[in-house]
Amino acid sequence: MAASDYPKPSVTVDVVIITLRAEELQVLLVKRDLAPYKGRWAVPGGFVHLDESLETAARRELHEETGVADVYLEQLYTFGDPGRDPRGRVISVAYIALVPAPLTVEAGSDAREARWWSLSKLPPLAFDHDKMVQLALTRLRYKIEYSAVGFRLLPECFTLSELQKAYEIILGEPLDKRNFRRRIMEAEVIEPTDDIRAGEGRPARLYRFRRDAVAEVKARRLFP
Amino acid sequence: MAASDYPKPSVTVDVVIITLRAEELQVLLVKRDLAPYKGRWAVPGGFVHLDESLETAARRELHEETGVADVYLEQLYTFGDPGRDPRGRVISVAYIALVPAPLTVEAGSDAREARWWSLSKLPPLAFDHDKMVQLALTRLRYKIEYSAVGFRLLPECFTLSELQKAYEIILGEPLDKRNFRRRIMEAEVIEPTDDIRAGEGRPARLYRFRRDAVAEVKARRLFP
DNA sequence: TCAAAAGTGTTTGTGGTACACCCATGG
DNA sequence: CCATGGGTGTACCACAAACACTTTTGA
Repeated sequence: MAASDYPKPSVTVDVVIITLRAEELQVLLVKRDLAPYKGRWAVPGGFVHLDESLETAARRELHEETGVADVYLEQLYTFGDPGRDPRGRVISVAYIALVPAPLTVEAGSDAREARWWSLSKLPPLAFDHDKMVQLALTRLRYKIEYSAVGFRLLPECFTLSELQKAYEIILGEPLDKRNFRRRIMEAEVIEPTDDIRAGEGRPARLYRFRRDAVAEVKARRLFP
Repeated sequence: MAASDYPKPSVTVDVVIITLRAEELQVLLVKRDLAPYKGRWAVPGGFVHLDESLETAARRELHEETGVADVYLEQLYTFGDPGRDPRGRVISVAYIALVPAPLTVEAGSDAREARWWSLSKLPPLAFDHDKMVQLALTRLRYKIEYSAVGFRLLPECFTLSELQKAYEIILGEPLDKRNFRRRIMEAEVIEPTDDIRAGEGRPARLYRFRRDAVAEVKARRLFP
């Protein structure tokens, strides 16, 4: 019953890379230039090297596609149904990555075509990647409510209005300005910077996320 | 870049089987009778067959160890650091299973020794299984607060006192009897049966979990 | 001086928490 | 009739939600 007695599946990592662009949530997809599903859009990913951890593999893929390094990355789910890949048994460990808003991707190291897609208007996807993207979205919506991952979709500095707007987009509902500001200040997860952003109308103070913030809240209990 | 160009890791599933026994949370461990870590206790698991899904493999392991079939099973996390198994690269997809309270295990199909261990008094574990068990416990505590998975640790019929006791054990804190009863009835997740359990003192009505119950509550928002 | 966005408190309602006594049965 | 666990209602407090006007700048 040693490991080598069994035929082995292949193992890949796929990274659902999500950002906030053009007032909506978008996901980065690549066009496959090889069979199977040649020409279809897919979540970027690749085989795990034998000497790297799963997270390292995910960061490598992420870096190859976007050039960014220090971003939020979390394991999402492992997909392993037989038959999900026509090449044979392939088990895929999916990750979710959140990258800051104004990221111009273009020019991954591959020649593959890559572009952002609105999460509400996705093309047909290769493999079981539609399930993967849906799960990532569910998890993000869920997690954003009780933790501070939302900040990982914003640039380092932002105004309170931009922050509120981001939350409205992610949650899909409008929020009250005064309640939002009060609560976010009470939560002590952001701190003011010395900078001001001018634009149309009155200039706004810029804030940044406090890295030391304890940004999790206990869930409301179903029955205490 | 075909799948076969890469050397492949082995893939296993491990199942953290949790139950409620002797007024505490316990986990089922097996004593390894082969190297590596021969003689150490470990989370039950095994290699994934090429023609079965990950969940099927997990249910197979679960059934081999406990004989039970229809229990709560959920994917927990995939552990894949190189070096976590001295035999070579082994990636393990961990599942968490909740089995109903009065389960007498004994006599798995293997000859391996298996027994329940209190989660607060674990022996040294093989591989990275200590991390695995800790993660399972964290997830259970967390999940129990906003969903109804707690019922999966109870037999089909139970009294309200038994249910409250179970919640107190899982959450690790005492609960108020009247508040608990009011809230659980309002949640409409259980229904009374026609049966009564007699014992010492006044007999208690038996309840059962409503399978149709929508038993998730929205998390309290960090900032709305 | 006007347009545009930033910023700022109070009131009201709901839900969470704390708390003590009577009831039904078996021995 | 007594011991044991089962079952029930109310009062207070804290936090969430609703709501409108003043301020600062650039054009």
